[in-house]
Amino acid sequence: MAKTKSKNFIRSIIDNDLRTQKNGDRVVTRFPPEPNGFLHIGHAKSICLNFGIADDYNGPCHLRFDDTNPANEDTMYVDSIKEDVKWLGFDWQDKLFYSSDYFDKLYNYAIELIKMGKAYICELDVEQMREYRGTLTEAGKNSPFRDRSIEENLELFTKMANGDFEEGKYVLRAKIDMASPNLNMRDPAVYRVKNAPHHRTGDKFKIYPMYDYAHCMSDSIEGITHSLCTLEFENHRPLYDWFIDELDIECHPQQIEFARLNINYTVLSKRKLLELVETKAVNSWDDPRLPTIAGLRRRGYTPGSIKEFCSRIGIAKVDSTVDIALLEYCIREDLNKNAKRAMAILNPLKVVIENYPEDKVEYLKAKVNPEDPNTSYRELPFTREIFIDHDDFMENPPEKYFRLQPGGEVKLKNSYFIKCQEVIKDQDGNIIELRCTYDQEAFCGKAADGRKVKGTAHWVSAKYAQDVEVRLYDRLFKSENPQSFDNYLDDLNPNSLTVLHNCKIENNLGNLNSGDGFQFERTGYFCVDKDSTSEALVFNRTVSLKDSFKIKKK
RNA sequence: UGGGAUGUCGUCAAGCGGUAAGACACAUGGUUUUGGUCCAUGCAUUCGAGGGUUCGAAUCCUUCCAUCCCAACCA
Repeated sequence: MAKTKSKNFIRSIIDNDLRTQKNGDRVVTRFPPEPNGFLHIGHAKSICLNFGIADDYNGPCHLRFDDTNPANEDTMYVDSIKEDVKWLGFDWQDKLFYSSDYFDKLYNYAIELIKMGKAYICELDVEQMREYRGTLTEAGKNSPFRDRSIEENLELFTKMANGDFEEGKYVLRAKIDMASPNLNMRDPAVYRVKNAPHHRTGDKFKIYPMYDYAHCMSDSIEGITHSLCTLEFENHRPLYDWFIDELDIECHPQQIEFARLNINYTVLSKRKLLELVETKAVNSWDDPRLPTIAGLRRRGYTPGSIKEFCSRIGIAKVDSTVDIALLEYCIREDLNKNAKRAMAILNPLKVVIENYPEDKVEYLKAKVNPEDPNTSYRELPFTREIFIDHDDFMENPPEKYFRLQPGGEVKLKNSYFIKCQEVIKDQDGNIIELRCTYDQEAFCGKAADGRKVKGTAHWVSAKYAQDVEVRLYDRLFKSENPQSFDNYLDDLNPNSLTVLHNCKIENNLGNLNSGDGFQFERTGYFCVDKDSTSEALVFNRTVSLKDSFKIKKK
């Protein structure tokens, strides 16, 4: 039985089917990607739905590759999809299937259809087919080949299968109703000739089944009970049902449609994602700016945060666009609780503490994760010369700026209070160094005389800091809905990636592996990028910390 | 001008005839060596609009309006 969490309409349907014993106690779902691109977070929604239902109702969820179009498909995508589903934490166990597993069965069922007089070989070309189909408001007209004899259909279909015909010349069509108001029912194509080699069956087959036929039949063959898909397939449901009914097959899965995921400031369509990769608008399928699972993973998103997001957005039938802020909330929530803290300076400003001895080093204790009651501690070397962030100093600050300023004082995180005595500039007037003094009696937020200092700055020892590269990501598109542009590529944000060199980070983080995530205190969440080498570390910014400091920086 | 679907807060989303959950966002206070976290408070007299049924309607009926999907030998 389902857990007592809020039910969406699909779970209600399943509960009802269980009550009426429509499929006995069976609940079987499936996630059916076509291996023609990388999975994105919209797929994660579907994965969480299908595998989540399977988990809760003790049924299997099949992973089935819908590989009926060899022209676009590739093993590389099969591999990436498997990796991504696994990474998200779902397990298809031994239920790994391919539509191509059923090509022989599907072929035989097609012969059945022909023998029943429910399918015929049509010689109309694409153009003519379109003309005969009619329009949204006018009925189509029957193909001149519609009434071929069963024998002739059989013979032609066999020849198609044998590879006697070139692509496009002959196609097997279901004989339904050219006047149907649902265009999908106007004698849809069932099989077409394709010469491209198939990633699994090679050149064994010359003809390949169309989605509408292959999908419902595959569901049925696998004993799927609930076939969940997105809204745009609503118009296909009558056809889904038609094949199964006409062939009089016992297992008749129920197709249920839900709204696909949209998120503002990005695009979620395989076609567009592929275009971004191919046109080099981004560097790869796992570019951290992309909403692909691989991109999010490299960006530093955790499986838990993505699953939490999918659970929070819900399942419904309304076309909707989720605010990217919710996704960011989910990763912050996860990382705030779980990420180790580190001090890193993105824009270093040197600070010399004049009253601190030249060669002295103190090792100051700092919590690895203050959110963890059992946190361990790390040691930070404190020296006369340190770096703070440029943003933490202003020569002419506005009201309510409580970071460092001339003559002002700040708390140094895990360390002493320092007071700014002098600002040093280069010939062009750029601030290049601060001369400060520290108060030995004011440490870790508390001053001996009880005085309150509002601002806190993070820092690293100039002597012991390690140089790293940091990549800052911003939204990939400038507007909320890039689709509203004639060409969504025109809306690309030219500043979606900023690379910072010479960032300074504490050097006692231990052995780092690609993917390791941290909170850089007061700055954001970052993770080690796979471009890192043992000499040169590269960090990706997953997401910044929330910042309620509203005053405009001059 | 055909068919299918959908309209509840800025964004998601519960609600299924008994008098508008929750989350994100936003705002304001408090705590805090992270302007983070956390805590508290506020945020739909109203459910696309109009009419009707009912003691009572977001929920039922009706008309209208808006939006999305469909004319690949893609999935």
